[in-house]
Amino acid sequence: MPQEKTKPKDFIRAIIDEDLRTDKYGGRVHTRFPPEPNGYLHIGHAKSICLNFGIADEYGGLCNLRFDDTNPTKEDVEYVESIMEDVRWLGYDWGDRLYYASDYFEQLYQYAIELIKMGKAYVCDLSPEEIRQYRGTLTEPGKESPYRNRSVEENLDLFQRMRVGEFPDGSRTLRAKIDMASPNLNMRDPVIYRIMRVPHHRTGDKWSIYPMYDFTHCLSDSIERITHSLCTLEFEDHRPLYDWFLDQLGVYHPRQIEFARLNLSHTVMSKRMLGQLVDEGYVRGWDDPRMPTIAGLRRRGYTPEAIRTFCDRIGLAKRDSMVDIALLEHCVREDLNKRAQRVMGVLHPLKVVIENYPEDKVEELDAINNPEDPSMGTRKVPFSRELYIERDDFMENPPKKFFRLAPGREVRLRYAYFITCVDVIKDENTGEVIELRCTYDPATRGGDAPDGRKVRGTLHWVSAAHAIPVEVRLYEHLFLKPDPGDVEKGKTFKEYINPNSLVVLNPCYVEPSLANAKPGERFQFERVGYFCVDSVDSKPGTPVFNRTATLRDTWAKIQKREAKNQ
RNA sequence: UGGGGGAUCGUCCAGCGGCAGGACGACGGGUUCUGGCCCCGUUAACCUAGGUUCGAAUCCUAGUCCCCCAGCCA
Repeated sequence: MPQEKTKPKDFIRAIIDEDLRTDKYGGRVHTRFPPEPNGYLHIGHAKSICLNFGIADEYGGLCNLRFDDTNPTKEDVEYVESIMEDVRWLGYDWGDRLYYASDYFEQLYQYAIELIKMGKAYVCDLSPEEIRQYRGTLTEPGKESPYRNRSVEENLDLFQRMRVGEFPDGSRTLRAKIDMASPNLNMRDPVIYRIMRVPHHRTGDKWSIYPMYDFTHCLSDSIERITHSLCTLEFEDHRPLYDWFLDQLGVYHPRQIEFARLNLSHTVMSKRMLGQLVDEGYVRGWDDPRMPTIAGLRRRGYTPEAIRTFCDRIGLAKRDSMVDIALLEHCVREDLNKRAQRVMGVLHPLKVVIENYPEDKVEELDAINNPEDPSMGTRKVPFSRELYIERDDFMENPPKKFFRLAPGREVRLRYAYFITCVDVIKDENTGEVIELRCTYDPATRGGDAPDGRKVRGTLHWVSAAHAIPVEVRLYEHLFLKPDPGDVEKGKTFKEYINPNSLVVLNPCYVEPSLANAKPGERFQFERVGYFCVDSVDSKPGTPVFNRTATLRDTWAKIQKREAKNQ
């Protein structure tokens, strides 16, 4: 067996290896992905999904999907649906282990009663404002609540009455009795139940109280016999509390491990900011192809494989970092290069008339569908006297390094003929080039010259009479600033939005084979980029294309450099 | 001025007392019917100061800087 270069293990997998070696959990590995159904999943969640489900796969373990639905005022079934769709689309399967924290409400309630009976929890009548004041500050200890030493009987009675809705929202809480002087604010008698007399999307109006995250999460993990509970860095301070509840109750105790969340350059990841972009109309929805949401990336044309590869390559650590979005783009190009069918499409059309080509003649020329994958075969592309080429594939006064079409110059039309530009037609008033007159060499049919002569440039083209007019949407980074979350004084992150993040081109001309392209289908427009048929706005026969990514463009780089040297 | 974390090429991740390595990016070249892909090469880093050691990114000490925490959000 060839010695594969094995990727070094990240610190979490190292911990799991160690736990396996010491038989800490009986050889089991069981993770969970625990989203709150209050928004759409984004690429940052994908990191967590790939981590949790990926580890389960690698270790022959299991990964649960669990909705952390303890706050009915913010949650909705709409999000439950989209989250399940996105996880599935990414290629992961939770089998029959779809859980909701709300499934455990009764058991959680019993655990709370147990805590009360142990004298480890009490009903507190302090108002939210008072609780804040009693909590103290980062540098000063808090004060004990005057309700801290109620009798077990009174606590039991009050808690039961909280449950059935006898008291108004916010009037009382159930708190853990820990240590108001703890340097860790999370340990200063944290609230574990609050009164919220609102219906829950799953339990209806059964409950008037809902448990808090810290209480719910550790016990849900415990109930599900999770071995390794992976979460982001900001929960590091909560780990003592996670452990405290489990220790007090003497139940099965998973291990919480924290890792750094993903930050991606040129975009934002917070639900708050993403929601603002949607609500205030900066983008057209959670699935706008400019959004870093899974739904947006999917609509943009990203593949699950590309996203998974990306999540694998960004690595895993505890330091805060900002991954360059160029890596994401690299991953999608790499994947699409292998699988996307090549087609020809002209984004900025310039008409070309082949003067020596017969008016009524049409030839069907052979084109290769994917040079990276011969099994994808070939197709026919119609060629005729009048064509469209890309406007910037022609320059009247070309610089030295430009080797595309220019007056008197010969280039190849991909899979077709060598043509030579013999005349340039301009608009009388504006001077704009509106048409090129060219001649072709019949001997170069298919794109090779029998006399062995070479041309520097090969251009893509579309037969004017056969072209399908389509709308193409070009996308760029949503933000111009690499870190839009780093807002300068007096500004908002929205001021960094790239005004060219969406450019709509219409009409563009694509080869006729694209007339029946299906929503979600991906193509490489040769020499231009990768495009995906929009799944929302396309109509049968008139596809709308989203640009997933450009091709690497060496020529653009040269131009940029020359411009700078001027 | 409390507590919890973290500092390695421009970016991300390795390295666990023995030549600081990979990926992305950038730059240069080769190849080419996509200025794509692919291939080759170059660039470029251990937060600082001491100490231990034959030898320190790694161990010790003292600093510096960055992130998180004062929701009845998760």
